[in-house]
Amino acid sequence: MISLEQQKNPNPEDFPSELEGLRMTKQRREVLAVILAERDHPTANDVFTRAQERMPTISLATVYNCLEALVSHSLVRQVNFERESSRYCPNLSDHCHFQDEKSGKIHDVVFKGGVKLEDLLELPQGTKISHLEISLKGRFGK
Amino acid sequence: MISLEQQKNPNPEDFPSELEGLRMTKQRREVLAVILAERDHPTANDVFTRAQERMPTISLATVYNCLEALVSHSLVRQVNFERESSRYCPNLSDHCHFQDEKSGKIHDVVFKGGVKLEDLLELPQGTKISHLEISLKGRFGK
DNA sequence: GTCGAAATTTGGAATTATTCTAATTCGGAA
DNA sequence: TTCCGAATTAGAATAATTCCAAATTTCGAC
Ligand SMILES: [Mn+2]
Ligand SMILES: [Mn+2]
Ligand SMILES: [Zn+2]
Ligand SMILES: [Zn+2]
Repeated sequence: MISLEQQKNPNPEDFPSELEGLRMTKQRREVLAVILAERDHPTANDVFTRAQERMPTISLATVYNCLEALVSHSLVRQVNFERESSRYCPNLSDHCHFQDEKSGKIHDVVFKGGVKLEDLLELPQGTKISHLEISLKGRFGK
Repeated sequence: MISLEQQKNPNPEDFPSELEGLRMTKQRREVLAVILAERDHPTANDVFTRAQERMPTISLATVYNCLEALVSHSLVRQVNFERESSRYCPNLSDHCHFQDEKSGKIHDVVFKGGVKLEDLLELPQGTKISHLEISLKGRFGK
């Protein structure tokens, strides 16, 4: 796994020309920079709006294309809550998501040291897990 | 939590006239019976098709209405995998879902005794979880 | 640098699961 | 039986996402 530092204003031009085997085009750089700039799990449309500020000609279809490329090359994670629109997360470390029902905001939740989820589940011998998603909703304690 | 026996051909007319505070109409009985009849996590459209066999006049809108009523009264669980259409599950006990990538079929996965997910997560003190969904994808071991 | 091929981007149309609307029907209480 | 609120219905609307075909960009070979 690679590590892209998260900074307030990542400069898209600082990304190498290829990441995880994915050619970094101008648009992909911009989309990635937008996602790295904040940890707020934006939707595709949020990303589109923010990308337009620096690249007014980018299209929504391209944002979807870029997101799918970045996700499939493990540069960004896709996050789903029930039937809401997908959100995108720059945190590549092992974590899951909590949505505060009051604000709607999504927060990263990390696992306590050393525990593997697979240890908790009665899975048939030899099962290979390729994808795992844990989503929580609730309220922060007062 | 109530316990509705799962049988090959549940008879909708055997359900009481009210369950968990929800008035059981003819259509709600039929939708519930369809879901109880198999443990295969049907989509709304699957439920619609099956319900039509015994009730040819039922509409898809009604199936959606019934599903939402049953889910909100905790008689049925709604199950989501990424952006796929929602599926419905009659198993009200604590479990999560595994989708076999080969067949697309969804299987219930139970938690090993005594472990609480919250024990694994670094959640802020006092957080109240109102909803939790764990979805796995992968292959069964050969 | 030029050329052609392949990849990417783009605007707009298409898709599709789900929700909404407004009219009709139903069902239980009085 | 009548009445009234709830439920059902058909069909239209919605909206996130995907698809399409044309235009543009990038890349490697020369
Ligand atoms: Mn995924
Ligand atoms: Mn739910
Ligand atoms: Zn995250
Ligand atoms: Zn289930």
